[in-house]
Amino acid sequence: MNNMAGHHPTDEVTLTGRLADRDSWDPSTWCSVERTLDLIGTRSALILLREIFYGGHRFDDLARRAGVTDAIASKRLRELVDAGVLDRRPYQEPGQRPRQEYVLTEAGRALFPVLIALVRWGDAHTGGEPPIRFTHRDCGGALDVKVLCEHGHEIEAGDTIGTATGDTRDPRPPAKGRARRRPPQQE
Amino acid sequence: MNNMAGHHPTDEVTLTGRLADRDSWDPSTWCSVERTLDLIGTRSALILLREIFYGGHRFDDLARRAGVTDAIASKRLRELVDAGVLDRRPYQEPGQRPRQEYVLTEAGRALFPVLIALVRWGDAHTGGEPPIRFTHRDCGGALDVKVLCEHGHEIEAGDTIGTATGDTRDPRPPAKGRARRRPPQQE
DNA sequence: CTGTATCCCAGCGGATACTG
DNA sequence: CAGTATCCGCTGGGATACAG
Repeated sequence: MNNMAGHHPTDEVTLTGRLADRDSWDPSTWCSVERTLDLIGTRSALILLREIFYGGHRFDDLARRAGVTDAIASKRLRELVDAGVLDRRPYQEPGQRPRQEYVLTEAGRALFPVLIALVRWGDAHTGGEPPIRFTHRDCGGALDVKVLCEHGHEIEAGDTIGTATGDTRDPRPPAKGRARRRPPQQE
Repeated sequence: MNNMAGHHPTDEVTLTGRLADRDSWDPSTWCSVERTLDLIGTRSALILLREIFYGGHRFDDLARRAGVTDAIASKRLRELVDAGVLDRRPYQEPGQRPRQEYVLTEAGRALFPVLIALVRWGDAHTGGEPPIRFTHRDCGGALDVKVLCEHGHEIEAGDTIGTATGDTRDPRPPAKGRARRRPPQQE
């Protein structure tokens, strides 16, 4: 309650607001950010996904347009299929031999806001002209990404509160290079 | 014009719609996605940013909560400062010695939708209970990320068209492991 | 407490070569 | 065309030690 003492009280609300019980959980909470990064966190994965969102579907096409070697493309695409983000389906054009194609699953399509958020930030904050301009097909308006609550209120960083749901332990072994957990001081 | 021949015409509109002149630009277009990933594309960078959005500001606190070693934290934080995403400012609480704190710049705060998009996707698609539930402070509604056009229309993947603005050459040296550009066949 | 420097290992990703 | 396998350099990131 006496948090007006210093410039920066320990549990200050800075942006996303206060996480309830900020100090009661494990420091390296296994947040959804990390879960997501475990699946699509590599550069090549995101770039390949970008190319598939652009309409690519054939192996060679994807690798070439993404600018990655076929070896990397092979590895990443398989991982993305395993992660449930892509589907590999055989198809056959008339007169052609059978081929495989990569298509987004429902989970893959749900990555649309992630990609657009990255694009939009890059457009606004990495200098120079945005290399590609995205517009709404129907009205021509420029795309943007917004954080909203389910009642439609527009949310800025700072208007939100995070609450642990209970299962916040990280199942993976902890790091230790002094970034370790506080020495076991039970309360 | 005769693009109804096969199951997958070359410039088919799959999701983000057709990129105007899909084949007229360099395969590895230097998209804003890549520009962004160059700055904040590492796992540790995103996790540290998450912690700062959660309200962290002191070095030790950030490293511990992010679960990364101090060496990595040092390196990443410096990079993020150089990238203009964070500011390192000296501050002093009364009675304490001077310290440094890390705060988000305007560009850093603009990463809010990126983080939330990652969180939301992880919540919905990585199984198990979301470890943290974010709500709007004012109304308690759950957060979501939406892609909208500037006229407020909600955009699904597939409702959008990307158009190259002209400067789409990648300034970096090309990859070559067969993912190379097509052999120099000038038109 | 706030870092930095070093050693080291695993993984990303490029280059090359080889199958179907 | 659609991959896979191998070698190899670079970097991300943990562990440890040290400095202001």
